[in-house]
Amino acid sequence: MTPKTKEQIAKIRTRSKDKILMAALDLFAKKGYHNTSVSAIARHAGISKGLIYNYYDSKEELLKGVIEMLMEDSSEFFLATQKEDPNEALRSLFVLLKNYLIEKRGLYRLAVSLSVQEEVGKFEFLKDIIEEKFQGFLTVFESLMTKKGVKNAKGEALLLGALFDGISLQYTFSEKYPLEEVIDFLIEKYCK
Amino acid sequence: MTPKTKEQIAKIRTRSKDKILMAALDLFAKKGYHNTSVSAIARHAGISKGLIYNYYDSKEELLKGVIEMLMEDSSEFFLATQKEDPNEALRSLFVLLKNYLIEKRGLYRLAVSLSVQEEVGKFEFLKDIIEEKFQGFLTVFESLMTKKGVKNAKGEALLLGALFDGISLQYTFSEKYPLEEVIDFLIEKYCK
Amino acid sequence: MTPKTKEQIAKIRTRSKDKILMAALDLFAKKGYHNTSVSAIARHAGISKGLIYNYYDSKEELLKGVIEMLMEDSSEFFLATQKEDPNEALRSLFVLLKNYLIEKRGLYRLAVSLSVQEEVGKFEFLKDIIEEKFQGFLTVFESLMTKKGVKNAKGEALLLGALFDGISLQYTFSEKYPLEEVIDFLIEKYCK
Amino acid sequence: MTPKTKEQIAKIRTRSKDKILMAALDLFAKKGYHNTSVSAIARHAGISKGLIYNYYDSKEELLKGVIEMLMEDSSEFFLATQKEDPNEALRSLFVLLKNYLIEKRGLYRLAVSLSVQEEVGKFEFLKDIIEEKFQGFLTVFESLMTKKGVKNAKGEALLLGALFDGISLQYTFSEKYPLEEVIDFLIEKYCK
DNA sequence: GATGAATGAGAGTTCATTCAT
DNA sequence: CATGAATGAACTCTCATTCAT
Repeated sequence: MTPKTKEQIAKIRTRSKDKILMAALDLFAKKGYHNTSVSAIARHAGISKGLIYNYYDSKEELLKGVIEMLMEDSSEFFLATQKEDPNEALRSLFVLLKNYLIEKRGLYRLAVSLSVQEEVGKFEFLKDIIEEKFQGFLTVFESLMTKKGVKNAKGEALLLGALFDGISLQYTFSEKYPLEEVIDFLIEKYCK
Repeated sequence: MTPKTKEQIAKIRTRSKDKILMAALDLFAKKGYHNTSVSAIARHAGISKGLIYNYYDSKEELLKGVIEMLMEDSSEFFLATQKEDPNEALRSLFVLLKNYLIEKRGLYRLAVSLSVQEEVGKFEFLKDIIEEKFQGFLTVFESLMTKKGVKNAKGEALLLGALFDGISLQYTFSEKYPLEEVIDFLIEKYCK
Repeated sequence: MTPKTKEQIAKIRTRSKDKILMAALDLFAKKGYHNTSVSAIARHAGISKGLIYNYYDSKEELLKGVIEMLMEDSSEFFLATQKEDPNEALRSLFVLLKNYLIEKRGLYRLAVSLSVQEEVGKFEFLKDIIEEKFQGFLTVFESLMTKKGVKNAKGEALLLGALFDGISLQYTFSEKYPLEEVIDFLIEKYCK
Repeated sequence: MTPKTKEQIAKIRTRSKDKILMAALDLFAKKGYHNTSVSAIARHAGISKGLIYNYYDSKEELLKGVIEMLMEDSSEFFLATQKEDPNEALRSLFVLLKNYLIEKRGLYRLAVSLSVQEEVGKFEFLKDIIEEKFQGFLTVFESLMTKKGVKNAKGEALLLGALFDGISLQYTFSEKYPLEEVIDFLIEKYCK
């Protein structure tokens, strides 16, 4: 009866949006974008279908929301790169990658499956985000390699970038992938 | 007067199947499996929707057909691995990878986008095929590394496997990826 | 402002379901199950095709719904059988049959056309329902015949069962069938 | 090479038509008209789809052909009715009915399922044929009953007609139907 | 006479989206 | 803010029918 204050409304909005985003992320990651219906998301979030359209204009906009949420908290990675010793920094990065893959299985899958689509413009924004992240990593890798005094720092950085993606892809693809073994070998090879 | 001979029929069937497979491959690779409708494939192939079902029982069977077609001609790769000198063999593999990626852009995209789906059982057959190929490469890599006399041949083989996939993924994803540069660096690093 | 109350929703759902069921019954009875498309039912009901699938998972489930609706109100028949005097009970049954056939023309047609299909398992549930009803009638007939003191009560009951079906089938089949005459003769013959 | 004579052609035509009719009858009776595809009939007959359309303009015309074939040989029944003694004639009819049902299971099913459809005009011809047969039986029944000297011969004839159909329907519907028992009881009741 | 590749209308079904409440 | 009944376009798939050979 009593009209809600602006703050109350804002809080409600935030909470609802969060519920929707978490449900969508969960299902997108597990079953893929195309195999997840808006109804399923609503059910999973415990809200109505209509409410989703109060916050997102379309299923695609909702996907954008999910992606943006995901991209926000990669701070750990960049913290790791701040270490003095390049060997230590690399070791941290390798371990972070391993933990990320183990904990957030499905997210990498989602990112790949989306970014791999070519539909004109549809996920262009995602490509831009990923491109940017990738360039960031490349810069970090290169400076670490320079610190380590290797000959072709740029080349080694590119290889490291490819390694990160390759390992992620193969681990995502097959549960039998020897992730621990590979990471250990990487540390052995790169961090001393 | 007389009905068509068996050879005539066989030729017609082969030609139609090819038309369908090429159209399907094209669209699957460009837009993904889910974003490609059977109608679109028919239109692209210049035939009727119904004809596709004369040759494939379902859209999924058609996909299998496409995959099988793709898997047929990977003989080059294994020829390359037969060279005496492991450095030469590796150089050939790197160059073949480069050419494959440049010439068959889209195919790798398709393979990734399909294998990354989680839909239970639906693309399981593809996973099996890829797993097998991957193990094949791994074996080859390991024996090459052993020939080269490196310490941890298995570990290096795993890294090479990841590198192949990582490079393929990144090149597939971004046209700006410095493929030539990376391959040159790989040759420099691994083949001497 | 406020979403609809549960009662409002329930009422809407009931009304829609009824519309669908009535339309489906109408068309199934007139044209048969196979000759009635879901689109036609929607058109007949004045709603969209999609709505039907909000209430029934498939055309077959809709058919089940129709059957269940039909089976609900056969109470009259069993009331009639409770009369003391077997002659009176039989007379009531004959009259009820006549009225049922006249009023619900098409329903019997539907039941027959469905139960006569052989598609394995598809309409099995219907066979079970009918079998049960039939056994019920048979039991009643036999006890009435026993009360009347006829020699072979079981045999007479079977004949009565066949008569009911035969009359129904012939009346359903041909508008010229002398239903009144037959029922009168039955009463004359069996109820005194 | 040598052109076939008219007789040869006629013979070929007859043989092909027969193959088609038998295959169609078989499948229609087993699976129903709607669940039998023209392709399936061709396969069952060991000929091509196209050939069917050389002889019948449509699937419906083929159905008509099947029906006509079926209606041709009911001579047995009318032979039976020629017997002097009405009791003997009836007994023969009852036994013929039993044998017909046992041997040609599926045909009655087909007849019922078709005649029960209401689609305007589609199977009208079938209704006419059946109507005619039915009137024929009725006439026979009535004359037999008159010979037996029952009071209301017309009424008894109608009942017998209904009994025939009712028994046929119930036997067709359920394998558990006690056909032997019912026929025996009929003979007991009507033929002495 | 005989074949079967090819067609295309129409079937059942799904689902993103709208909107009255 | 929140609901879910309702829509309809688009999907995969079937099949009677045609026609070049």
